[in-house]
Amino acid sequence: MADPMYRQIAEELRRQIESGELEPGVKLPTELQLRELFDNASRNTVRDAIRSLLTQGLVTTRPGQGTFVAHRIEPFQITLSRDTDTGLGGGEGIAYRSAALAQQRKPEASTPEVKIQAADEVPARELRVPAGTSLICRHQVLRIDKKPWSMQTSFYPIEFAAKAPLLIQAVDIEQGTVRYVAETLGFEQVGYQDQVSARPPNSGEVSFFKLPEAGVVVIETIRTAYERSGQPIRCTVTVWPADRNRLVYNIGEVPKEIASPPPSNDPGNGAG
Amino acid sequence: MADPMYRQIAEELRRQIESGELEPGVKLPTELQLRELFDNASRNTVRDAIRSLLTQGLVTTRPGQGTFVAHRIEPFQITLSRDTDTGLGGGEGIAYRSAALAQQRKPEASTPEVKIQAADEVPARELRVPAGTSLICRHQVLRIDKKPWSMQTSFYPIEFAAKAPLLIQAVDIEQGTVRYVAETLGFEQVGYQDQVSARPPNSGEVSFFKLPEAGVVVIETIRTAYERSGQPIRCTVTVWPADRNRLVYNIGEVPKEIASPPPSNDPGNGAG
DNA sequence: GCAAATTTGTTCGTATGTATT
DNA sequence: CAATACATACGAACAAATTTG
Repeated sequence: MADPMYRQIAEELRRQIESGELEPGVKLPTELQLRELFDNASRNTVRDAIRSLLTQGLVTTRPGQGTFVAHRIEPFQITLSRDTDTGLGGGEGIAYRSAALAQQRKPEASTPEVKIQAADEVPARELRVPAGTSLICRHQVLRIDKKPWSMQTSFYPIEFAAKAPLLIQAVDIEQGTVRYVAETLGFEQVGYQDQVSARPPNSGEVSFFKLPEAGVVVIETIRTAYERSGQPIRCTVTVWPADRNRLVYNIGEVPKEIASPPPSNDPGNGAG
Repeated sequence: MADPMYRQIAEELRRQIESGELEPGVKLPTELQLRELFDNASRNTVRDAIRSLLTQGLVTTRPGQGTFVAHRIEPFQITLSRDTDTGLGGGEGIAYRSAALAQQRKPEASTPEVKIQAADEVPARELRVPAGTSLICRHQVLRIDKKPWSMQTSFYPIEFAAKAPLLIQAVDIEQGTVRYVAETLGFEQVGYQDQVSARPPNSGEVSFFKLPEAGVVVIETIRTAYERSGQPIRCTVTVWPADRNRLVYNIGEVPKEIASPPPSNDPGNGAG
């Protein structure tokens, strides 16, 4: 008599899902059927159980259709340590495209949305300017196979605009901003620090990434890039839904076939 | 008139919390009081709203006491790229202790729990052995300031036991397993790959880390270490509750004062 | 194209249990 | 012990989305 009933129901269903008795994509019994299966529990009690599975990401519900065992998407593996070939930081410019192509996915980047903004807490701290300072802010959405995959916002000191005017224009910078900043301003990116955290998605992220309302979390990376003198030259905040992304860092000597993964033979097809 | 009522209530409360109108630790009105504040909604509707805030990690509830705006714990920042001083991988052995001490926290590691286990999918893939192969499995819990902070399990090929007998004993290995394996087996760790993902905690993790039931997610890192010939010599899976950990990777040249953060002047006091 | 049936989503009311003060 | 406050459980009704005939 330990657990409340809705938990017991959830436990039993979870067991069936994790044991493979209920395979991904399979439709669960309807709420009314589950009611009968579990000691004539109330429909609300059954729903409490299902909600618990929802927040664990084990099932998704579709109004008018039913409750389904969640698919696991084949995650896209993106290397964020420095690419030994391009010398660029992982995930930056070309590196992102080639990583996607290597896994036989079709990468796509939106035209950036550019604003001048008062510095929020994070970019202010990272770029070592007082909060509220105006910053160049370039926001971009990355898609793979037409599906939204990550969302990133880069912040630059406003002074950069004088010599690097493209930064404040809503255009794709062909050679990549890293190289562009180096060429126009002489700030060569010699290193960067990534801070990795994770959290539940906010409502904007839920709708943008079409997350199944609950159960999927996002990883947030804060990358601060430095030039030779030790001055920060860029701060990039990226949001990665955790169901479709896996971040990789290679440190020291790692076998080449591991460092750059071979094409997956199981093309991720997404859900439903 | 778009959103259902419980969402509107949640939105309003969320606004008040994020604007600072309701500060961390402050008690929200009781469910019955909220009922009156919001158009005499049903108590269940108010509870739906609160549950939504719960899963976003914005509030915690305590039976008999009330609903409180969640504290943000001062996250422990742990560098997982190679430590330039010790040469060890971040988070390993000494590196973990010194990182904790540098932030004026008291680190503590449980005596490891050691088993011989059939290889699960992850360690089998990473160590390139068939699933089901016996592996040495060392499980350890790390605490900071007496609170559970992370949980890690390392897997080694079973053959290592012959020359490195301490691996299969439930003892702390003084000099760290990385150095021990190098000295006894001649396998020097020349590099490693970290795979970072995030997910909702399972029920065991919820109870072990005393997570507030929802709203907190865990980061999972899979570290595979390689020796000079390219053979994998260890696979370590670590689970980090995201509310109290922030993972850091330094790539290339990063200013020293950034790479090893100075002691925080705001000692994290945890919740409650 | 429309109507009916099915299924999940929202909202209400009520009663009782359990933890804390 | 009593009061307070959240947790669980039940039943009922209607709404909204989807499929089916």
